[in-house]
Amino acid sequence: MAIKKTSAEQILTESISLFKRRGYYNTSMANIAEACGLIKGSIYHHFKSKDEIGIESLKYIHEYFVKNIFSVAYETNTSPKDRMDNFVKKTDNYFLNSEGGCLLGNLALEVAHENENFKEVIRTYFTAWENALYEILKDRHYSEDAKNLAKEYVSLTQGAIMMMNLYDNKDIYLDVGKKLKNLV
Amino acid sequence: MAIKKTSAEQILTESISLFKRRGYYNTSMANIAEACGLIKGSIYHHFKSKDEIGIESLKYIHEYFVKNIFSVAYETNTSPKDRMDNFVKKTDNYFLNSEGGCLLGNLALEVAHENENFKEVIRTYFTAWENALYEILKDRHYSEDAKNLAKEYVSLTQGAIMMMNLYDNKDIYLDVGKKLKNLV
DNA sequence: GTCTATATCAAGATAGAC
DNA sequence: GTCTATCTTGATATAGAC
Repeated sequence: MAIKKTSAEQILTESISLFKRRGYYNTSMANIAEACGLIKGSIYHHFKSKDEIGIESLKYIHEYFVKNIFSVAYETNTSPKDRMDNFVKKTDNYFLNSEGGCLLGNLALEVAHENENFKEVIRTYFTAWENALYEILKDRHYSEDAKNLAKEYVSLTQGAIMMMNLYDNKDIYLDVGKKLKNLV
Repeated sequence: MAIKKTSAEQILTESISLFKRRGYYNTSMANIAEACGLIKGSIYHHFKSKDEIGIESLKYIHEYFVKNIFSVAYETNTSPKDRMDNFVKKTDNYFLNSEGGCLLGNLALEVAHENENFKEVIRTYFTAWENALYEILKDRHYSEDAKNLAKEYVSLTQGAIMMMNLYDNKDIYLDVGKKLKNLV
């Protein structure tokens, strides 16, 4: 039997799942290792510290959103309405199946306040989200209005994800998507 | 010199400040004790565990909001407009001076997912907030609409507090209050 | 690439003196 | 009510064998 090789990406996806469900500080290297079928010392072969795993986890999700979700906002040969429908559909698909909510939002509250590195990465993510929404909204709204709406809906989405998980009720979150679609 | 007595309430207010700025799991009993001018063992004279401090911190803030902020929604000899202005003014006053945002929102994301006791207390708080807003909105909106608006604005406020702290920009949060006032 | 073993430190919590 | 002292556990991280 060949020894199973664990990739850095596997470690990141397990870490992300744990960080979302248990929180960042409440997740130990041993927890991460166990989820990967390793013992904690082995993780240090792939990442030099827990903070590095945290930062790379945030970047990993950011890249996923840029590539798979935010990108649809810039498909300018498609109508704003279709782009918004697609954007909402993909966002829903992610968050309705994301046990523990939004990692970036969670760590914005848990870690960012005390850690400027985390804060910077999280800010970049939310700005990209806001810019994507603006790109869809700007054809149907004055530029200034579109910017404010984009900002507002990023906040609202994060708040709604919080409430969805707290009350175990997807409707709170789904209503945000409905309202977004009515804007174009 | 008499020995300084530390009250349970002092310990709670110091804990709340630390939990908001550093997070719950990242705040130790030693951190709390130091903020109170004690050593960690002494805290156990007042509270039997860290979790008890967490729960009591949440309840402490909940009671503050019920008594000082949510209450204005039920002053039915005042007009809805004046009640909303007052409600927003008091909420602003709290959160604009609350380093670290909203403890209940923070712990909703950090702890509640794994701890049903925390979840229950936090849910009660957000439901009370929602009910207060509903009480102001119901005179100017159909009952169902007022309920949905109340829910939506609780989510939006929490998201906006997150963004305010992340971007160090109060405008994101202040816009929520402005929009709330336009609803009555 | 993963393991065993270990170093170092800090966590939550308790006992008992003052 | 606070202290010193200590217990036990678990945290991050490293060294070196396989």
